[in-house]
Amino acid sequence: MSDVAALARVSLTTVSRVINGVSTVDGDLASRVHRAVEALDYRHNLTASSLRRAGGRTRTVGLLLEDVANPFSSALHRGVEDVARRRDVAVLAGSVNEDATRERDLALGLVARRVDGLIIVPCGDDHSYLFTERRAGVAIVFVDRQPQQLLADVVVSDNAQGTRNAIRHLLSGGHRRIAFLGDVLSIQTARDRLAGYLEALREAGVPREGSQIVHGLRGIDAAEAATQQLLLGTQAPTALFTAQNMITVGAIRALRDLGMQHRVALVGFDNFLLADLLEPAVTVVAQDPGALGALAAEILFARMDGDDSPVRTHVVPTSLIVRGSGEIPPPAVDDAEVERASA
Amino acid sequence: MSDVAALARVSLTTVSRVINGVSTVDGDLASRVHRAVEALDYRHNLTASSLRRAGGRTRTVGLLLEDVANPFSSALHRGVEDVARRRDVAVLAGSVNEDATRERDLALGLVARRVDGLIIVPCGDDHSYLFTERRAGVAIVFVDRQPQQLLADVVVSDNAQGTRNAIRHLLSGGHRRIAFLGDVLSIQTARDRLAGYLEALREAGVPREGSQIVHGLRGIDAAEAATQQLLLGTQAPTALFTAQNMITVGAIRALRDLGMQHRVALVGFDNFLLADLLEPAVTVVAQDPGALGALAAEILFARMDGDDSPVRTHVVPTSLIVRGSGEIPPPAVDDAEVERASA
DNA sequence: TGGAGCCGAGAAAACGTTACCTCAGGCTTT
DNA sequence: AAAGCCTGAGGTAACGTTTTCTCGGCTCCA
Repeated sequence: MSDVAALARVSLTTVSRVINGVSTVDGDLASRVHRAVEALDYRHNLTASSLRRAGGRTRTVGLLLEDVANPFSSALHRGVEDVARRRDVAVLAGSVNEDATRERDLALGLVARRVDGLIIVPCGDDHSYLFTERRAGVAIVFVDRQPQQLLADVVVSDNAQGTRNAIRHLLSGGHRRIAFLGDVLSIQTARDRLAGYLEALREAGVPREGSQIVHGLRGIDAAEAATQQLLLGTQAPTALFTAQNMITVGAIRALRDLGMQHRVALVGFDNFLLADLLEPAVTVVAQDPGALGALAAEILFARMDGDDSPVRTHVVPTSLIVRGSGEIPPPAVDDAEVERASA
Repeated sequence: MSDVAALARVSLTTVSRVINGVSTVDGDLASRVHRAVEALDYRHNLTASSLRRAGGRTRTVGLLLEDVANPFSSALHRGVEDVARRRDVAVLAGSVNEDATRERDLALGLVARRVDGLIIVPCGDDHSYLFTERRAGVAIVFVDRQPQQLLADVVVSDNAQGTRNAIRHLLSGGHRRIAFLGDVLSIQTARDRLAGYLEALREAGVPREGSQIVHGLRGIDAAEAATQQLLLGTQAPTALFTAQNMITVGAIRALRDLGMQHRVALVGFDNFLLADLLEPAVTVVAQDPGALGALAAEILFARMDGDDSPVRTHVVPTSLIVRGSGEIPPPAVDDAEVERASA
């Protein structure tokens, strides 16, 4: 920068002013500075700049995802990026991999790099370690799940409502034996989805049958096995609600293996690529991860700009995408049951 | 930091030494420093650190992808991240969106943040603007495509070989009329894949039939239309090779619409999620985007560590994943043709 | 016409850290 | 036993910016 100043025959201060677009600088001097910048291929050093600059802002935010490579996370990432780019803010992303220690290490690494804000898809059960950071002026927003031991803004999908809508959809299709297949209940979203399921059934006056609820499923294989068992049991369900992506895939496998994919209805939570190419195409409750990320970023920037209103939980609606698998009617015997019930 | 020094009753220098793990510091002093750090919730400031540190290293690298949300890019991202993490290096990622101007803006933004290295999936046709940066000591590695007007390390998939293997696979299944459906030939990888196709046919002595090659396809709809036209034409192909993901999807749609998905063979370039759940499951040439990213990162760090050997193009092999659609035999009439040809 | 006020520009300090230099004290070497 | 060396620690300058303060010169109004 001093080379630029020397070549343009102005002071360092003036160069800084020109680069930062301060308007009070003479047009002639400004153009001399610009020419010098070009001639010397000078590149502004934002790290030095942020060191001195008021508030020490780095124009960088951190983003902690479960895995940058998974579709939900990466769509969320893109949502954050788009909002950040409008403000010339860069995004440092990291994969937490459902490991609370790693979450903490990554978060502290980002803080050491002095990110202005932090967007976190949390996995641990104690986020009080971020208390210090927030007091130090780092804005923090959580996405998809609630933080623990820390009060902060959160952006979540409407898991309960989305599930309720899906179950209502199946109910209105005539189904009465609808199974729920879910993840471990230690995960907040899994609990919310189960709650939505139970509420929709209660609403419709369908008695709760314990055997139709399976939770604690981790991974495709577990889901496949559980689905098989359900379908082969007595009082087999006429419809399945799978509360998570991998579980949906497992259920589809099981239905295929049994040749029942056109006879048992299926609605899954969370959209996935090519769901429309399967036979039958899969009806899903779609989240909008891009919107989650964008909203989280908007809130983060608002906080950074000084918004000090009370922290809030923002709920993003889901939408039911009808594709076929969720519209399979229950077998005739069930229709009879329905008639009997309504008689 | 000076607060820490005061509380621990040591000098700033000693605090710095302790934090950077310099071994020549007395154990007693070190533990005093650690206690003070804990007591004050001190967080090391890496931006200030990198300003002074030899070489000005920021322990940050930049990554320019087509779109952080697309499966290929995000898997590549993860590969880079895993290698970077081992060195405590953070990754700043950005989506270029096939826009050369945006690529340049993002790259310069990363340079302004003084990233130590840059990994770029290029899209523009002139990367000479990076010449200055490289001379300034920024390591640069390109992935998936060659840079233009700039000599640099590149990591690419073996597009030609992968395609050749796929075509050989179809040939050995008895097919002789194999259509090629590809993207615009301005894209290097599209050209390479077409080259592999042509070579495999030449190798097998199959005469080239122009009408079986369609390129310039952008998007699912274009691919679907082109596939329909091919399949309904005279001399319809008995097998399809789709040279890109979206094209594969379009072709599947077309096959479905015509009810020919079990009669016409299909091999696609690039793996995709749930390809195994389709009917028939889709045989593909799988790239390994994670490996591409990891290798690019390894090369980048080697360069940052002073490796000054001549720049190279590194080729990562692909693998053929056999799932069913590529193993559909040609109809009997074609067998007759084959016999006639070999007689 | 003179002084107040304003505007544009420069000098210097400061941001938080590390590198370099210096120095005290104990140990080895001749 | 004295001189030199090594080890561990501290003081200070420097990294590349921005901010604050200062100052010269201009305009404007009485």
